[in-house]
Amino acid sequence: MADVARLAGVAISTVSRALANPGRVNEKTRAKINAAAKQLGYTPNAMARGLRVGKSNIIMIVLPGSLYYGVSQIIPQVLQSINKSLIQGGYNLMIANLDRDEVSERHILDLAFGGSVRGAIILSSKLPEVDGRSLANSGLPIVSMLLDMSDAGLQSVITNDREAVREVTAELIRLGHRRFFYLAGPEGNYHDVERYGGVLEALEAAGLPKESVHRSGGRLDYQHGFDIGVQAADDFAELAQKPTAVIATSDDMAISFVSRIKRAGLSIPDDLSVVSFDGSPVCEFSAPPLSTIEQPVEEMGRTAVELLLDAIGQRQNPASVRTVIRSKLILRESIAPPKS
Amino acid sequence: MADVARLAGVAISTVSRALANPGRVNEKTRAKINAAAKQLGYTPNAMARGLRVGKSNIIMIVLPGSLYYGVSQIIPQVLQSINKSLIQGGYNLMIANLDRDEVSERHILDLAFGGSVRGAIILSSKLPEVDGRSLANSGLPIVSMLLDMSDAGLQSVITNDREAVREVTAELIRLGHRRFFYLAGPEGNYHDVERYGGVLEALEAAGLPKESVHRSGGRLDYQHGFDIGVQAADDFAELAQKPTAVIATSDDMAISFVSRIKRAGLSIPDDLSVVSFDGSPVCEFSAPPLSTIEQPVEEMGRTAVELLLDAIGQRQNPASVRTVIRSKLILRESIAPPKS
DNA sequence: CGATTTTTGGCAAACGTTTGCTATAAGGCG
DNA sequence: CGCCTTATAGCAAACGTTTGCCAAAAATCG
Repeated sequence: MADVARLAGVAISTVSRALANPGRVNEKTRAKINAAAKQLGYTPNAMARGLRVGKSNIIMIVLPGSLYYGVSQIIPQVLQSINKSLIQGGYNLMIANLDRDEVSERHILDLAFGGSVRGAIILSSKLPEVDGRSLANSGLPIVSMLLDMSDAGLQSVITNDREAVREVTAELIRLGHRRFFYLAGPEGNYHDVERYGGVLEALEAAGLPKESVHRSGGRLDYQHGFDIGVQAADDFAELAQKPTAVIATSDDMAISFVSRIKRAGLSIPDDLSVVSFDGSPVCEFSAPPLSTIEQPVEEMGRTAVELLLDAIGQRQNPASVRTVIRSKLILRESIAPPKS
Repeated sequence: MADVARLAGVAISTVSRALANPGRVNEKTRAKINAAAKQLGYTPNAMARGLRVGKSNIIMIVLPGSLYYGVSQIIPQVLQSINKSLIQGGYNLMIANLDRDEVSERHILDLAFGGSVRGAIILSSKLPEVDGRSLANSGLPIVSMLLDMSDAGLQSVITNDREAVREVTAELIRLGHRRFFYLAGPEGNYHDVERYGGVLEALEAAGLPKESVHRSGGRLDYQHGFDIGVQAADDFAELAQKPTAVIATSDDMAISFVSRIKRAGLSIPDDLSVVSFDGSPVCEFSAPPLSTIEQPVEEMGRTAVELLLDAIGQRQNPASVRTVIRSKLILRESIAPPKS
């Protein structure tokens, strides 16, 4: 920096101001300084700046350790969307994986308390907490995405899971379906609770008994989504009275389920209607094309970043601590009225 | 840190040594210091440390801007694998997206030259370079993954793309196929060149003319993989003499191609054999299950990290600058001898 | 031209560590 | 007890910025 100042013929403090605080310095000299910096190949040291101003420009995203359930299909989109928004705001994205062990929790806490990161977006249902340190009281702005953690006081950006499932179930009922097959994710998982709840609500609204839905899966904790579908197909085969409609909580499990079920001789949608969750692009090209509830990841990511940057900028939080972004039902050929 | 020293009844320098340089201090006092630190909820400031020692513990991964071609399916696995290995080594992973614009290049260079990162793993064919600054001469250890950039002097961890495609093509020839349809990714893309090259080599080895393969796609620069398959299906429909085997350069395009081609009344593998690239889990559940060349992402990621950390540790580079990890052909029902 | 505003210079402290140095203390050994 | 080894204390410099302060210089304006 001293070299740049010398070359530009200005004071070192002026260089600093020109680079970090573009308002405080004359346009002309700033140009001169930039030219000098470019000529010398100078880039300000981020850590020194961070140390001095007491804040970094890194945002951490906390991903659930195993990416293989449900959300796995959409993680790259989430990352892409968040990173893009962050960069526009001058921030960088760091990945943190929250596994089920203490090491990874400690690691994340070190990041948070060590001043390395400026804020966090979390996609995990559990806040790291060990040795009395907890992400919650790290002083970092945090926003939760995909999972509603507003109970824990976190801003949350979510979709209307429950409502979307309720509506699609209602639609299936309207088409004449009366017996349902529900493919669950890990039991107790937020999404599972919400989505299954949506099914039950729709049944109740239509005056159908809870027993109208058979729940399958949920035994595999954080397993690969495809496995759930495979097992569910076995499960399905053993049912005496076959359901006529399937509601799956991820595209992955729907795809493997359909594959197996077709092999067993059933035809979709003639024998069985199927709808799933996520909106993976691949659904359009399944056989048959799958109806799916598309998660607006792009918009959710953008919104999460907006909220986080607002919080960092000390601007007051928006009225609601929970931001719901509506998902979109994509209807394709996998749904039809039940065969007589 | 001063507080911790006071509480533990030791000097501040001792605390520093105990925390950062565990060898230099007595076991007993170290325990005392750790206890004090825990009690006070103290975490060392990473930026101050980084500033002082002149190095960060952040590794940057440079992803091609648009994740939607080819590799898109495997990005989450790559990230997961790399991050896991890095954390074990005490490093953190930062994401950098390399778009086709100068802004993103500048951003990456700022990261590199600003001392924010300690090394880089790149998955992009182009090294950021602007204003005379280039990633190549940033002094950072870099390893390339998926793409062979050993020509540019970068350590590269790759699969045997060319060979794998050559072998699968030879296998198709052995089965009796004589006319091929090749689904290309973006023209000039490293993977496209390698894979197409593999096809041509197999043809030549079997004494077949180059014209035995029809090349489709490649017009879409960095488009969504599924689109390529859709367009290729149109392309296929217009061919007078139909090929009997398809070699696709990503699972995505194979899936959409198959979907369209079946809709046109053709049956796989009776009318057309299909093999693709990536090893996406979804291939197992396609109709029919797709043969695919599986990229060993997990192992590649681990290896890339190993090489990078070696380079950081100043240990000498391994003999070869190019590390090839063999891919694995997964044979499924989408391949058969041609009809008659 | 004088008065006023804007811009810059120069200085120095601060951010929270690490680390080399010397000196002191503690312990073990013959 | 003296000698050696090992552990710690205490000090101070350094890492590369930012920033508040005041003075000096330059530009602008009436």
